[in-house]
Amino acid sequence: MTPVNANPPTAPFVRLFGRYLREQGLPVTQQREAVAEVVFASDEHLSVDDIESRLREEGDRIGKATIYRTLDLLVRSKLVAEHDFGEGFKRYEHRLSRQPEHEHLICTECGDVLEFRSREINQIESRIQEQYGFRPVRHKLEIYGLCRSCQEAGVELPDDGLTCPIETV
Amino acid sequence: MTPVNANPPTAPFVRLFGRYLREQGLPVTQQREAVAEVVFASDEHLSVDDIESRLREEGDRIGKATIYRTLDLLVRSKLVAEHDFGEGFKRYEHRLSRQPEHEHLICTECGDVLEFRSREINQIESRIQEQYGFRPVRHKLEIYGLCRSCQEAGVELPDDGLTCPIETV
DNA sequence: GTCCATGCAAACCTTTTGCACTATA
DNA sequence: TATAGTGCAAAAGGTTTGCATGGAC
Repeated sequence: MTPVNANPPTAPFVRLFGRYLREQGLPVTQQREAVAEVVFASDEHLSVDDIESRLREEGDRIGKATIYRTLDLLVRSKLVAEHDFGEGFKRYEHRLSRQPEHEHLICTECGDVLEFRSREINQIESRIQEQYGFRPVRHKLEIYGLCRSCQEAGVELPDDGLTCPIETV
Repeated sequence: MTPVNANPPTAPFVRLFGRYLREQGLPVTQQREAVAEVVFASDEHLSVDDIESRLREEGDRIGKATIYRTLDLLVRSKLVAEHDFGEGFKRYEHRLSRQPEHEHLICTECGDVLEFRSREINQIESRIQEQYGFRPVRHKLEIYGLCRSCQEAGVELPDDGLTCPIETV
């Protein structure tokens, strides 16, 4: 018998979140565990609506306010990362059991998100430190464009900019 | 006599925007020119409120709706770039008479924004193309951290994450 | 028993939209 | 004069907050 969820078990991650809560002197509640469970069970970049509906599917009816408040704790704990891909709302992804450091490729056509690693970023950050005296803490590298399937589907991008933006006279 | 505004003249840029409007069959209005003037006159990353108050300072009383609608046109024309530094609102910067391609360093303490160029980005984009078949169109590279002055002022960053996030048992 | 979380609804904030009026071309 | 823009106020949409109730410890 294969378990329903073939992904790595999420219980250890939820427990880790529980430890964080205890460290902070905060109660470990059913709702907090349920939200964490959903986030840790997915390898996607979930919106708050995604999370809410997945909770419903499992019979949990948790208010949006609680979801937002729990996500805030998850982000603070550093177990979850928050992203804004310019859609007008945020998305959340857990940072465990995968490459913890990665950048994103976002297809502007279908919204699909791919992840990739970039060692060049570290070089850039060191250079920034030396050259500008700026101390990097975190970064955001997102490349927007067309994924392979959308290109194969023949999608083309319109360019409605100025015909010749260089000429300034 | 030094002119009041020692920056490069903005008139040619405003004229360029006028050309774009004409190309699109759209009227060139006083309000559109006034908004463009403010954006082209600044080398900062302006919020809509910044733009509105600078317009007021010059005696122009232009509705927010018009400012938003004009910024939309400026962005479409590619004369202006829109940014979201995670503050809850957008910022705008013109793309003329400076290095047109640059990335941003954002100080999380004082909000100051520095610009830098990165040639590494091009390598990353080519690799992405070859490796994933993803066609890059635009990218966003932002490094958040502490600028030199905030470091010198002794600002330290709290880390309220889990004490040992690696251990998952 | 104390303190904090939850849930609902209202508030918030930026951005968008509807509509009567005005300006451009 | 036809067509599109402007300004105001209302609406929209995601997120946050106030407050009475309920749960964790």
